Amino acid sequence: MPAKRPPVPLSRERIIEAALHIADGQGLRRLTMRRLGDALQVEAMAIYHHLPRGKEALMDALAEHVTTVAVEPSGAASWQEVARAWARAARTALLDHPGVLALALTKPPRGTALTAIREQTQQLAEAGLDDAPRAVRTLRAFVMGSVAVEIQRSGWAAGPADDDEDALPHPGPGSGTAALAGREGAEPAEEAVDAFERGLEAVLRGLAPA
Amino acid sequence: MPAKRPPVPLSRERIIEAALHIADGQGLRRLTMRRLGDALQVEAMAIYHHLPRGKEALMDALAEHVTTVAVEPSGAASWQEVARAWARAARTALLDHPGVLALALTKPPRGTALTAIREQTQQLAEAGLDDAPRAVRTLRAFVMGSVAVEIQRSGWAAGPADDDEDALPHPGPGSGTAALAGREGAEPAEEAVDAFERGLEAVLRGLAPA
DNA sequence: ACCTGAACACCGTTCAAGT
DNA sequence: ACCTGAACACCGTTCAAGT
Repeated sequence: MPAKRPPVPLSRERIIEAALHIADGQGLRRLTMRRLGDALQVEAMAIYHHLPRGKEALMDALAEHVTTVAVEPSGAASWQEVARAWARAARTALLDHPGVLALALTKPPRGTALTAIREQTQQLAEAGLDDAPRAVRTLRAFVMGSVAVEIQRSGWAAGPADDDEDALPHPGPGSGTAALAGREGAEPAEEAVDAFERGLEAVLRGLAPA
Repeated sequence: MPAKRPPVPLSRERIIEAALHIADGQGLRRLTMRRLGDALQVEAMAIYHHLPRGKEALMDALAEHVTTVAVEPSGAASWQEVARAWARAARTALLDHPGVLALALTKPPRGTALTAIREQTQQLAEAGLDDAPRAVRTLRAFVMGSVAVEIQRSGWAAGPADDDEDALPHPGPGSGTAALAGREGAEPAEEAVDAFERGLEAVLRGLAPA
């Protein structure tokens, strides 16, 4: 059998991963430094060595994580195609982690998330779009709003929201657009994709220069 | 001088009002049962008598409050006018309370908020719109996303988000669309209204049957 | 009916100490 | 350099008790 020490060194990445697991599985309110320590087989205080500002830094890191997306440049694309690619990537990233959506929609972009936004802006400008910064703001608003109603309708935060709940088990860690509940089996989640794609085309038309 | 007792009976409404004041002024994380009690000149435990499920009920009530809007029927309006009125009212209500935006974007609508959504749906249907439920979802997504980027850009949650911060004073209780900061005095908040109105028109065009 | 006081289990964070 | 243990101030919530 393997040696018991060292159990794995503990790193910013492992901390964030474990934190997302807890938040998605039990709600943001149950994400506790002590619980996070337990999940990482470590005392809670060890986390402060990797995230000096403590829980505040952790929350920032979580928001940054689910809000950082990358799309390869692909030089010959229209600005519409570029915009579609970014919007879809952003939606998927947010949908994957419903537990930290409240942070993602609320905290201003920082670090890698800000870099990603700049990259998106540049790609749109290079694809010939006039006011790329405005387009990015509009696209971000569209994606955030769409995901907000999707998560709300999924019943994910029925009890807890960015809070917590009492005992009911959460749907569990999100895996993409999977595992929606639906009031009476009514909404197959394909409807959500359709609504998103249709809305996206409307936004793109609204963004067109003419 | 007036008698010292009773200081004012304490009610659900007064509790919610005080809670909004704290959340908007210092961030959601600083909204504490004990602090809320202090603000109401009462022991924290007294709150449980008016909100039996405690903090969970308080959070639900706050989300419900900032998410409940009313628009008078005005029978002879086009569905576009009806949609505009609802969208503007919803935006203003959310913008007034940045401290609880995370709850509003995250918790599924309940109680009066749900009633308001049904009322909106009915008004749109009566104004001749075909798939009113879908339109309401699209409009809600648009409003939520727009407000999310507006609040993010205002720098309201620079430190705290739905969390808290350390010592920096918040911009203070929001008063409508007032008191945005702007990176270098760049964005006069009029730009935000313009973007909202333009986006709204694009959404309305996208919603049109043809 | 409405509020209080004391108590309990649990937080985030510090700091000195271990290795 | 990395982690631990004990400690401190502060949480949410309970319950019996006051009025």
